[in-house]
Amino acid sequence: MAGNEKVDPEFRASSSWELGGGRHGSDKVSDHGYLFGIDYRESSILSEFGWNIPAESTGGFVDLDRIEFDLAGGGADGFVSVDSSAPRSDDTSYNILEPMVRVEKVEASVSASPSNPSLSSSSSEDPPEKPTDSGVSSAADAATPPSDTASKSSKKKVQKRIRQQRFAFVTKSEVDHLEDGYRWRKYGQKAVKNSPFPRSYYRCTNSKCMVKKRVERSYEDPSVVITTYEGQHCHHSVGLGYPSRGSLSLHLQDPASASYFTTPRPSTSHFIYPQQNSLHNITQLHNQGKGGASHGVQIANSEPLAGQGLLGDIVPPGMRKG
DNA sequence: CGTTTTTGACCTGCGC
DNA sequence: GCGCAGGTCAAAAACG
Repeated sequence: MAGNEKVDPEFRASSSWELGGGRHGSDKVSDHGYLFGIDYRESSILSEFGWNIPAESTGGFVDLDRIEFDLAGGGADGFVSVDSSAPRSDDTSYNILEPMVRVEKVEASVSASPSNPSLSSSSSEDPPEKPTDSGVSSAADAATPPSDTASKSSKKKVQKRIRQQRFAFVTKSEVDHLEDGYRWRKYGQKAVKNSPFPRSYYRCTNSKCMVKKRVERSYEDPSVVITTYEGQHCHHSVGLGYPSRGSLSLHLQDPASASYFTTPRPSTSHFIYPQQNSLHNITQLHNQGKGGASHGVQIANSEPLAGQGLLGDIVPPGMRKG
């Protein structure tokens, strides 16, 4: 497909995230959040978010060997350890630059489509009953008789897209699609405005699983890959050791010790926080997470971090237990 | 032959 | 309402 057309000088990384290399001033970030880069020195921000960075860890860098993500942000119910010393699959040449903490509010408005009530709560563990390949169209299909062209288009309308919680990783990698323990099927690719790199869309190959993933390369730093997950897996990861092009190594075999392997010494850390009112929302999110978190903001989940690794968000608690 | 990728078309939301 | 850009579908091709 041909590349992009006009180049808008104002970057909008995606419909949902902004890569904030320092520019906050987006008039409007569409739906959900920023992908925001910060310097390690901004520990206040990090600590706001619950990242505990040992003082000795910085020789100008955040030492990811030692970071503990206190995702409870004061409530301290759990953390995700980042362990770069652990072995990682090494079929690749990429380096994971920085772990991401995502934060995402769920747009639970299913509106016109009653097909998936379970989606209104991200803590749902029951997979959508009939997730076919065109998972988004079930009720609509039933309502509209199939008839060649008409059916084709009717399939796609009616229901509103349901946004689930999302989080993203920013990784320094030469491969775009990083292995994360799940199998993904690519279902689309689009040119991104103002970027020479296309964005790829993947869906979990598990037919019951509606998790999606977007992969794109930063136009600002082509060595960086932005991977955005959306939704929660309703199943365990496939066996690791999966053939893959890269390996993100989010290991969940032992959910209780989910860890995220990364390479040491990133120069910056990126994390995501919801748009709206700048940093204040970070704490809001914490509160959300604590308070029942029907929106799946599980960073403050009170259970002992079973699988609360970065994948913990996409694997419902009920599924984490082997 | 089943699965995955490619890719053009189509849909949707949003700004103007 | 129109145009743009992001997101998804689905047929065909490629792959194992």
